[in-house]
Amino acid sequence: MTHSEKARRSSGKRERLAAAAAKVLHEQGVEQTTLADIARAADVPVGNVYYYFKTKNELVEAAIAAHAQNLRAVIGELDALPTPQDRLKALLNGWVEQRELTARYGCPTGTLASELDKRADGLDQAIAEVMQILIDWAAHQFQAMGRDDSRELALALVAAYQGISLLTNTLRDPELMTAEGRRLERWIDSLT
Amino acid sequence: MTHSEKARRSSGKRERLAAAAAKVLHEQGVEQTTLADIARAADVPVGNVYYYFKTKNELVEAAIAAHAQNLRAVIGELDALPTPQDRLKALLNGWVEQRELTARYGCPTGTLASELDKRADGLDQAIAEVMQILIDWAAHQFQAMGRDDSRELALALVAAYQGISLLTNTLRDPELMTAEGRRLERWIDSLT
DNA sequence: GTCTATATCGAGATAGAC
DNA sequence: GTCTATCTCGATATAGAC
Repeated sequence: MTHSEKARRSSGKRERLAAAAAKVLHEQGVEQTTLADIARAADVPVGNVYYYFKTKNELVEAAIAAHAQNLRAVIGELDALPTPQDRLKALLNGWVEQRELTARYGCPTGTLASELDKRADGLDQAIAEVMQILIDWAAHQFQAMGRDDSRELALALVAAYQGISLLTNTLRDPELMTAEGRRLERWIDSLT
Repeated sequence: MTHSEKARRSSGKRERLAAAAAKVLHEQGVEQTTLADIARAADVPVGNVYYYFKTKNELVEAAIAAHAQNLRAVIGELDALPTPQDRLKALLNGWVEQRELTARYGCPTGTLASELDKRADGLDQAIAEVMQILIDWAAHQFQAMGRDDSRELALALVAAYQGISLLTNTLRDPELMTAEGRRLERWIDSLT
């Protein structure tokens, strides 16, 4: 029996737990978050969590998978836009729109990556793959613009976002994201 | 009796603990690090730690202060260089030289900032001030170059560094730092 | 499949001998 | 000032009733 089959039979509690984990882990961080926190957010009794996830690590893994799926959905929408410049700028817009959340809790992927890197488990690899999805997509856009340094540009773009997310969060100023968004937009225009 | 007086009388154990804390917290993260870890690294018995620091938070605070002092020392050396361009490029060079450490553990200031932000204590403010030291210094250099958007440029520079540090760490590839360092150097040249 | 009660364990913190 | 032994508490995880 697969996970999704189990989930159908149990009124989606597994999905609720994974979604709640993604949200609460972003807000509180992995170490600060107890299973009780996640269970409460998902409206599931604490002890019951272990029926769906054998360990806390498995729950974190499910949260990472939820992030990955979310990222793929965002990217899928961007791909409907006509030019690579449009697509990259729409990505920037999305980041700027999230600025209040970022000022409070940082970038969901970035803060997770930073935390998981300090742990012995294999979860750092999983979050690295999520980050790579974004980098690869951005590189693809720069390539479509005819740049032969597309990978370096993609890394610079994602780094700029991760960095300004950290500063926005650390200094609690959402407008840092707005200003950097504008700057990156001009940068993209200058590349053509 | 002040702390430094106490320290003199106790063969510098307080300083040893603060320095060990700075190192171990960078390597393992705040939550993953036990007082026993820090005590061992400083070669001090565990129970004795509480004579010097009443709580774990106070030790973390001391570690942040050590980082701040270290940063000020680095900046002090850079200030000896003749032009703002030289000073900024020397800062970049220092970052690139640290790339192996960054690939393993991330930027000391950035990873601490990311972690402390998820905590209820007031330590997020302390690390924000350390970050601000660097931003202010960089803004000063851009201003000396005659730029009236010096603060925005400084934020972009520090963000680029924080971001590429995160990617270098997450993807475990020190050469990402090398490439971005070269790119930022060209960027600085283009601003004059 | 669902949930309660509880075992276990490790960390921060303290008491008090020296 | 220094260090050992120990208290306390909270979190993960499990046993087992329903």
